[in-house]
Amino acid sequence: MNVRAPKGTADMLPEVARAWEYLTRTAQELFARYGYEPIYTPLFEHTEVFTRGIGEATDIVSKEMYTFTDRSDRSLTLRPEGTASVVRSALEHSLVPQGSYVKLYYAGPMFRYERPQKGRMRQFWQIGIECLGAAEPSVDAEVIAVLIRFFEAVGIPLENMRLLINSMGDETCRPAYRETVATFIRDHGEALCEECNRRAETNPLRAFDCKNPGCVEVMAEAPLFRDELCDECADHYEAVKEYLDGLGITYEEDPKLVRGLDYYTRTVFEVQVDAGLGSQNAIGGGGRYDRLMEQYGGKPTPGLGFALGFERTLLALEAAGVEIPAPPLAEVYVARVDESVSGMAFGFTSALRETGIAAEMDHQARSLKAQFKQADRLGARLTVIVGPDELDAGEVTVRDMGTKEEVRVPIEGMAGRIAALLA
RNA sequence: GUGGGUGUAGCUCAGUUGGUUAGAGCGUCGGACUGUGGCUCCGAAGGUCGCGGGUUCGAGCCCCGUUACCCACCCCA
Repeated sequence: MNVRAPKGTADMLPEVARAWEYLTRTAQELFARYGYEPIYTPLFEHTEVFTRGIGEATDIVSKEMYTFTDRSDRSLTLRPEGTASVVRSALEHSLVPQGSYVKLYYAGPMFRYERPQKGRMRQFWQIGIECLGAAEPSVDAEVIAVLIRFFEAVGIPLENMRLLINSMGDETCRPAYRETVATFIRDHGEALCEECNRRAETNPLRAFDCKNPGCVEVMAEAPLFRDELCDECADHYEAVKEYLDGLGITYEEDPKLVRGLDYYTRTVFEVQVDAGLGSQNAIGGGGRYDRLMEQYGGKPTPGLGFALGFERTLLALEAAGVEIPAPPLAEVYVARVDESVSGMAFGFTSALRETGIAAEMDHQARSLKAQFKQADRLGARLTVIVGPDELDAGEVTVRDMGTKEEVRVPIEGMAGRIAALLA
């Protein structure tokens, strides 16, 4: 059998798994302070949830979905992102209170069928938040703040990050702007790549994303949405910026920031870093999606959120030289002198653990020397030596691995004494 | 889907113009006088040299195919 994990997937070995849990803990703590509650949705959904929400013409839907039919011929798809599922769930269970809003966060694996490379996997982890029901620009600023604060909290230096923001307009002003850009593309067709020419018909705004040097040059001359937003969208955008200024969060306006999902309206944003991600640069991003709930048949319900990538965040942390704290595997190691005391050693280890102390012992009857090496490797601060001599006196020897000092401790109340020594 | 690079012990890599028993460092295990660690020293285990063909007296080294991984394009977390 093939013992390799499937292409584009990776085992998270203990070192990485620890980092994973660290990111998760940090997020949970931070998100809770902003009033977000956890939600877990299925890893797969009816395919329609994504085709309708994310958009047929997007790369994600047109060529990256893991779609399959189950035994009853239902078309299901492994989720390529988190927002669509959360919004579907919020609609299904009426999570958005009338006249109010709900704040949710999620974490877990996402799936996209792509050629893997640095910072891009077929199964990758995201953690994200969604705020459903609130249309006010202060919420936009708050969501952006949570994203920035998270990266700060895990240890990415502020100066390594770049926050880009833009407005994608709404149903009032976007159609006209779309047409303006489509026309612009057709007018400059011969100077643009094949893909961009196709975009004039499918999704003109994405032409701003093209990295082809010729296209970049031409698109630099294209009319900017910033200048054609309707009054409401322009006001909203201005307000978001004011709130961000108030929070002291620095951002760069990028009129060409066009995110790859169709559901975005008004505010969109992305956090980028320059080092560690290979040719990728975004570690998190999101935006507002005021029409998404309606696309699923719900009442008009504004919403917005962000998603950030675990793998990419770790790459960025690595590039910044941040070490993720690793607790010792054992605070106390129980060494036994010979097999005659195995039973006692086993009992002591268990008693320590029940007292709340991380304790480890040797199960393989190895030499005392080997046991000390093990104690050292595990990072134990104390080693309890269990030998016939000690037991005869109703005691054990406790060695401080740092100072090498040894004291005899009565077996009676040993766990408590050791806990005191560790304190 | 397209292009480039790389596949030698658990990990990181050497392997000279093809030549006989394939090496190192790290890690693991054991030992350096009797119940004791981090340094040092000694030793051991561990390899279908990605796989399949071919050339050759002889291939880890050359050729062809194949596969896996990596990186890049596209796009995104």
